Amino acid sequence: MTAPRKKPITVARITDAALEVVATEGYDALTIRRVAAVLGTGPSSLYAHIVNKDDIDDLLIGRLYAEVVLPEPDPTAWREQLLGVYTQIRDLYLRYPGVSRAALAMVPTNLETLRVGEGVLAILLAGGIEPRTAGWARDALSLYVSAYALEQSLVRQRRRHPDQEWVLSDEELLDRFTALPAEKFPQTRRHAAELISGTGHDRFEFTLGLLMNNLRPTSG
Amino acid sequence: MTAPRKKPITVARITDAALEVVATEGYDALTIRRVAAVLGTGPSSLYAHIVNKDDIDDLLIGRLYAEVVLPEPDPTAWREQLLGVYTQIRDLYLRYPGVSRAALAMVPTNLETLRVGEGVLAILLAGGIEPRTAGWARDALSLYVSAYALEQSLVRQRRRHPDQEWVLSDEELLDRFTALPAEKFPQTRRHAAELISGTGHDRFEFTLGLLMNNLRPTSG
DNA sequence: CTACTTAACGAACATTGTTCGTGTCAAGCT
DNA sequence: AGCTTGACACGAACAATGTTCGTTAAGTAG
Repeated sequence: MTAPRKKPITVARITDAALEVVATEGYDALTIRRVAAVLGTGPSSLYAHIVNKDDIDDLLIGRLYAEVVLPEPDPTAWREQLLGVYTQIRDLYLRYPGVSRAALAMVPTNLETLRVGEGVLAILLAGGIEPRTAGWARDALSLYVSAYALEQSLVRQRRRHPDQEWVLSDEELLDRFTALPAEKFPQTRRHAAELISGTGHDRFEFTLGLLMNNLRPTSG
Repeated sequence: MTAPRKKPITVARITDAALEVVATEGYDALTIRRVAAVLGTGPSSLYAHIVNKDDIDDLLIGRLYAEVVLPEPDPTAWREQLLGVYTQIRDLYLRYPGVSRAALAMVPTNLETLRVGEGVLAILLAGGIEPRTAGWARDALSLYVSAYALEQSLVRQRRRHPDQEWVLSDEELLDRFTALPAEKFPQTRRHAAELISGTGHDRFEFTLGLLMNNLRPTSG
């Protein structure tokens, strides 16, 4: 039997382990010790390959964004293409609950995020959007997607902890809204049903539409 | 001299102390011990008044949102009114760097946030927006403002730590963009100047405009 | 003045990121 | 082959965090 020689620790294996931890236990459970345990070693062993815990954030985001496939810009379908790209990013975030927090804190210096950013920019420019508008819109879209995914992750994480008394199912939330004092919260009470509506990612697509439908190609 | 009798610890004083810490040292420096030190006591003394550290988040956000003044809804100026309200929230967030993180994690159960939410909803409905659209748009706007403030706080916090090698002033960022390989990042290189443009809150108002200009009163 | 309830506290515990000195194994040199 | 060397891995330890527990101080009703 070829001796079960320990595989050397590499940056790639650290990234794998970290992703596994985040996928199964969420971003909050991502600790140096937890990652080291997955690799079958102690916490200090990682510091030969990473400089910080923040470094792991960089690795995670890099890996995630590396999976985003960018379409060839089509001037006639730029809105659909953008929706597709950001839906990919959203689903990546949701597959690893809470990572979007790392993305929010990230300086846009990571090479893979730059790659995706370039792709998005190319789509917008191909659609005839003015450069400055394209850049600002891109940042707004990215920011919203990260925040949306973060909020969704938090909500789903709460659902998983049933010991908390505030699971707040939709019915409970509706009850709470309609139980508000009528003189201070008339609108919230009256439209409680509409306020909690929007299962799935309806809200996501609604907001992306809001952001994109105002972008108009420069005449010419 | 009336003896320097220690004032009793109350929830209000804890909130004051926490706000002071966040205002002067940022949200990351908000620890139980730090708050207790401001109150001149030990960490355990707080647990008679709060249940968690998360409780402090609730208190902070409640205090902040209590300061938001809501206008009487004016059907002819609903966009300006919304911009005003969210600018207030943005500036509150920025005055206490990083608190928006607490807002992002908050369940919308806090009474003061509900009050502001009702106010925003009233403005939208007065503007003739359909209830479901109004609710979704409100959530999108709130989410974006929190994320924007969080990002801004992070950027400004980095500027304050000059020991880090990546202060990344605008010029450095531009240099870094134009130094990218031309074949992989043509658009980023070409429009680097536009991408880093937008001093102040131009981007903030741009995005709020993007979100609001697509909201149209229902005919009738 | 005494007894009782409530609030405040100091010490301690578990868990986090991070560092330091030591071991250990494999390749390279003579 | 035997020795050296150097990078990598590791265990123990440290400071800081949130939280709990038993004890003490204070203030009030009788």
